[in-house]
Amino acid sequence: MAGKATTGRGERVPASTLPVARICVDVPLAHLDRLFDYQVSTEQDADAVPGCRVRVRFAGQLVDGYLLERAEESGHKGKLTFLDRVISAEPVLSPEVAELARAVADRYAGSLIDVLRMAVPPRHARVEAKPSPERPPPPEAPGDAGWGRYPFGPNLLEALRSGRQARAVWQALPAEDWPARLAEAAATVASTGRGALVIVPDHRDLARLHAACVALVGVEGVVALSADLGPSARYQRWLAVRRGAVPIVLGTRGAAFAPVADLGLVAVWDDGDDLHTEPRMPYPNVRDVLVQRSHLSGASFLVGGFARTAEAQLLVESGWAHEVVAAREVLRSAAPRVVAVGDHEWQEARDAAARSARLPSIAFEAARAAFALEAPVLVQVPRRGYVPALACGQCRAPARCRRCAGPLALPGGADDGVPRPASCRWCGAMEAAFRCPTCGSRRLRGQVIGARRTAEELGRAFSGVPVRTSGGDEVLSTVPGGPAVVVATPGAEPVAEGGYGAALLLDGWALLGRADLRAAEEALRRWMAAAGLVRTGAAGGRVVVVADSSLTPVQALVRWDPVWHARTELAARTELGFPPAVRMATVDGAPEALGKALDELELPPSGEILGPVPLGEDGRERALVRVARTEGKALSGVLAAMLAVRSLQKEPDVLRVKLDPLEIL
DNA sequence: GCAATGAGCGTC
DNA sequence: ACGCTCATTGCT
Repeated sequence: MAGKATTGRGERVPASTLPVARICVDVPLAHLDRLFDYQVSTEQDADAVPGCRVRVRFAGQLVDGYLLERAEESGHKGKLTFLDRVISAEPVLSPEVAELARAVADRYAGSLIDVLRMAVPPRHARVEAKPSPERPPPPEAPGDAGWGRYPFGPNLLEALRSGRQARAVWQALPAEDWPARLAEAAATVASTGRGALVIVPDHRDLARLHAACVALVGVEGVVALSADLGPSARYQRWLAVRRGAVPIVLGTRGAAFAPVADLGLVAVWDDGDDLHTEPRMPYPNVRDVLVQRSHLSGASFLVGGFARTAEAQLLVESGWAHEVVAAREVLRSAAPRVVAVGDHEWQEARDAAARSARLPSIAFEAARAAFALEAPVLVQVPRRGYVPALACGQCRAPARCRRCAGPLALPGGADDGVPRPASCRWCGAMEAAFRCPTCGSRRLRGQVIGARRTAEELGRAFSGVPVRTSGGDEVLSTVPGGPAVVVATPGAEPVAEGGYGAALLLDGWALLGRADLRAAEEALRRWMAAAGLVRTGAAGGRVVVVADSSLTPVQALVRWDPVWHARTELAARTELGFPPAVRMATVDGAPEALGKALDELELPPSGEILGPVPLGEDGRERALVRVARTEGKALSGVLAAMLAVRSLQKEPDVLRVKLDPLEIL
C-alpha cells in the first residue's frame, strides 16, 4: 500500500516518469485556490494516480489534498518537496468531476476545495478495502407509454435510447406519477449501457423515486445517495457508483456531483425547491450544476416539475432546451377543478358567519364532496416565521421601490399599524409617499399571516373525520385513502393513496406576501405541488385556493398553466432587471469592510451596485451587485479576485458572497 | 562592520 | 506552523 516515504535525508528518489504531482490542497484560503506542485517518489509512483487523495506538507503543516494531474515538469522555480504520502490509490476524483467542480467554483466565486468537499464524501478505509459489486447487465428499455401524453415525450425517450444529447424542460401533468416517468427516462439511458443521475429535493421524494426505479430495473441497478446515511454506508454506495457498479444514481443535492461512469443523463425534479441550493459556500444550485455538467460531459439534461421556474423558462427561451408539455386539452382533463376565493370574499364569509370563523362555503362543499368519494382532503397552511413585506392597501400588488424595484418593508419588520416611512430592502431608499403604480392608491398594508387556526377549525367542523398533520419535525410521507383532513405545511404534503379528493390552499397571503422576488413563482410551485396530488377533475378532484383571482400565480393555477406563468415571470424580471435575466450577487459583511471592497470592485461595463442596506440587527450590511447576463463570468471573476485579495491581506472581517442568491432581500 | 535576534509573510 | 527574508539591535 501507499507507505509513508521515509524522512531520512536523501532517501527519496523522484519517479522516473511524470515526477511532478499537481495538488489541490485543503486549505480554506481564497488566494490559495490554485494547484501546487510536489515531487512523487519512486515508492509513491504507482499509487499517485490522478484523482487520488494525498497528504502534503504545506507551509510546514500536513494537509490533505487531491492529486489532479501528473506532469513531467513544474513551472515552479523553487525546489519541490515530496508528497508526504498517498492516502490511497483510489481515484476518488474523476477528471469529469474535477472539471465540473472547477467550473462550479468559478461560476460561484468560490474555491475548488470548497466544491470538492461537497463532491467527495469522507473516506472510510474499511469500506474502500472491500470490492464493489459487479455492474448488472443493462436493463430492458422501458416503453414510451408513460411519456405518451406529452407531444415530445417519445422524442425525448428516443433521443435517450439512441445516445443523442437531449435537453428538456418538462412540466408534469397534474396527478402525474412523476417518479415513474423519471425512472423510465433513467432506465432508458441505463438500457444503452450508460449512466443516469437524478436529483430530487428531499428524502421522501428520493424514497418514491427509488421505489419506482427498483420496479423497473431491480435493486442492483439503482442506488440512492443521501447525506443522512452513516459515513460507512455513504462511502460504500458512493464508491460503488465511482467504480461503475451502478448505472442509475439517485440522490439529494450533494449527489449532483456523484461520479457516475459514462454519464448519459442528468435530471432534476422540482428545480424551484430551495433545498436544491447548498447552504454551504459557495452555495451552488443543483439545476445550475447539472446544466454545467450536461454541457461539459455531453449528457442529456432534464428538468421537471409541476410548475416551471423562470430559470427553466430561460433555458427554453434561449433555445438551449426543448419543452416537454402536454397539450391544453390533455392538461384540462388531467387537472383538478380549481377555484380561487379572494381574501375579501373570505372576510365577508367570516363576517357573515357572525365571527364563528368559517371557511368559505365553497371550501366546505369541496371537502364534503371529497369525503363522499371516500377520499382525504389536503389542507395547505403557511409555515411559521416568514417576514411580511408591504403591499398596496387597495389592489394588493407588492409594493416596490421606485429606484430599484426592490420590495418595500417597514424598518424592523414591525406591522403594528403605526405610520412609519417604508424603505426598500435592497437599496435602502426611503419611500415616504408611496403611490401604487397599478391602482394609484396611497395606502400600504402588511400582509396577513396565515390560517393554521382555520385549518384546525376545519377539522373540528367535520367531527368524526380524523385530522392528521404533517410538517415541521413530523412529516408524513403517505396517508391512506378514506375520509380524513390532512393539514400540511408547504413541502410536507403526504401522498394520498388514490389521490386526494380535494385540496384547500389557505396560505395564499403568506406565500405571496414574502419579501422575495420569487414569491409568486414559489406560491405557484407550492400550490401545484399540493394540487398535483389531487385526483383529476373528472374523478371529482377539486382545489380551492384562498387568494385573489386577479393575481398571476392564482390565474396560472386556475388554468393550470405553469408555462404561461414562467413566461410572464421571466418577462417581468427582464423588465425590472432581476435574475435570471441579469446576473446578481449579494455581498454581505461588516459595513467598513463591505464599503471598502465595493469601492475597489472593477465591475464590467454593465455593472451596478445597489445598497448596501442594513441586514438584521447585528450591524451587518448587504449590497447587491448586478451585471448583464452575458457578463456573469466577469462578475464571479471580480468577486473571486476580491475575496482572494482580502484573504491574502489577512483582512479580519470576512465577506460573504452569493451568486444568483435565492433571497435578495 | 557584522553576527544575533525577531517580526512578517508566503506557503510548491 | 515551518522556514525564509529583512530590519533592528548590540557588540567589536
